[in-house]
Amino acid sequence: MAEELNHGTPTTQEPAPSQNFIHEFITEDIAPGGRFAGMQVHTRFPPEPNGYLHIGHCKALIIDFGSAEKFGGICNLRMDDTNPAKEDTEFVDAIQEDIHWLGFDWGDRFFYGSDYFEKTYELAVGLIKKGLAYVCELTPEQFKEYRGDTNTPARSPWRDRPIEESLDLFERMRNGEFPEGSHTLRAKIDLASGNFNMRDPVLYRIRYIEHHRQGTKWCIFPMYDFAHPIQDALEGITHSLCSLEYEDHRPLYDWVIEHTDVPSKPRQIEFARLGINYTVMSKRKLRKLVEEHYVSGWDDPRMPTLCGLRRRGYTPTSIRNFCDRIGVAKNPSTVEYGFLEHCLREDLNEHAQRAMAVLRPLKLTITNYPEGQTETVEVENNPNDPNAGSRQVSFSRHLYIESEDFLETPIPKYKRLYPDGLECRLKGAYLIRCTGCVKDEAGNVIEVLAEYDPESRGGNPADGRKVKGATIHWVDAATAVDAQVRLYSNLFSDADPDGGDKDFLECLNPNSLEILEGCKLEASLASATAPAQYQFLRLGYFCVDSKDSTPEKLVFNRAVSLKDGFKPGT
RNA sequence: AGGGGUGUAGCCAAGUGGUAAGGCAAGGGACUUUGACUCCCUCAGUCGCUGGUUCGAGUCCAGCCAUCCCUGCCA
Repeated sequence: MAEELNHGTPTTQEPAPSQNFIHEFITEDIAPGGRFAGMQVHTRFPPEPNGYLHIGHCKALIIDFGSAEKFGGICNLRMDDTNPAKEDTEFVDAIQEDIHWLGFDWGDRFFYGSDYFEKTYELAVGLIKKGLAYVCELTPEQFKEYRGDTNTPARSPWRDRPIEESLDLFERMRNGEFPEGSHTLRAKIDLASGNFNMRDPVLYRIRYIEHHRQGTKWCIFPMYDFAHPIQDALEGITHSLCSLEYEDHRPLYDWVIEHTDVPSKPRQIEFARLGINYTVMSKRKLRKLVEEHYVSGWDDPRMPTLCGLRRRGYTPTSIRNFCDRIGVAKNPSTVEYGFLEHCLREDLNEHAQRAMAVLRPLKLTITNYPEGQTETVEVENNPNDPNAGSRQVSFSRHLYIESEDFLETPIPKYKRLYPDGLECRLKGAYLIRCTGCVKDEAGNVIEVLAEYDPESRGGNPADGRKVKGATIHWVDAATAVDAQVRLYSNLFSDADPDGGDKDFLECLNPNSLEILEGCKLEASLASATAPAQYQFLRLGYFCVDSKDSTPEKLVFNRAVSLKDGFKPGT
């Protein structure tokens, strides 16, 4: 009924959903007359279980799951485990956990590429029977020699061996009659192709290594190029989305689909993988950082892994927003790390409870506040969220303030405490004016002295005068809780540690981790446990460290600082 | 060198022959009990370059330049 009344006007104000080039391809494919006309869109996310997922995988996740969802389709999760030398069950659970943490769900469609080994073998046999594959006895060294170059076609003396012979040899390969490296099964395609992937690529190799799921059942394993299209086809995948470096493999992907007896013809589409500056994304390099102890583990908060980002304090929402906004294209791009930080601040600003903490404590004594007296003041939990409520914070004569909030001689535009300077506000408490400081023998300031205006409880002067100084955070020394706080900066000091012929290890930032002991937190934080997240007023967003924090020894990580608009000027 | 891609602002990125969206960053201002947030303003006389087609070109054509990927029995 309501629709009738709305006749002629749009029923929704939503902007046209973003269409990336992949969505455009899919739209054409499922339209009447298209390659997959009338079919449900079906994608897959195929990680190799040989390491932890990183934020680049999140981009792929969003493309794979997101594209399916956009068109009312489904997405499978498939462990791409065709190389027993590299894979381990250890990673399978972690990968699933990370995907779920991000909020994606594959329903009951969880598969292993290795589950298709038998079928893949049959299809290989079928290829031999058609005269499209042969057993080659070139050793790896010879294989390299015979590969040719751009001007010289490759060669293989075994290329024209009889079908029956290849059939027999391939079966004996499977039966374990030959040593590693002695035989391979190769596709018979084009030894002169400019695309080397088509120069009779290896389909199967011999490996006497226990497979994490198949045990010792197999000693021959299909190569990615053979296994992947078959796995896609067997699962009924319509769109096999992958990164740009597989573009050269697409002719082979299509060749396998075309010449093996598989039930469907999936379409491979490639997109640019995610690059972020000041970090590396390759699994090989991340692994090296872990194994050689440049970081504390895969979940070191400086790592771009999902477990690292999670421990650092990144939220699923912030990571997904980031991946949504960077777009999908074929232009190899490197996104600025600051954009990721922006997405985190945006999410946490909305949701993180505020608290007061002092990272580098400096004693502040309110000289006209009675010794021994104490009171509580009310501070809001989140000024951006009226429903977040407020809390009581204790106040007394002895406080801690941030040491950078005091300067004996102020610099230009400095609005904080300095002797006989501007009147400042202690957040939620009173207005104070600095009267001086106390130094040790070495001349270091060890205590700041100030007088407060008893008529300004809550932070507002009774006479309505304008407060010229800043509002600063503080912690009551009488009730403060100690904590260790870890501050992070870029893991690499070079914006492009991956670029050129650089040794990425040489680009490591020696100061990427700063550990602060004896930080003073407001008392309400004493019982904080992971995964609690807070905005420490004026300092940034922090979370309780999920591994090292205990009630006896609190440990916080700074996920990201607040933007700092203070420019000292001249 | 051969094969495959990609060039729109500092970083991403729309744009599909009709006169350069948006976000981040940056700069300026307003507001502010976080130098945060929020809000407002500014930020590509031109789309890698050179020609051509066209009334009209970032979009089409040609040539050139730059840059990335491939030449594992890895994925």
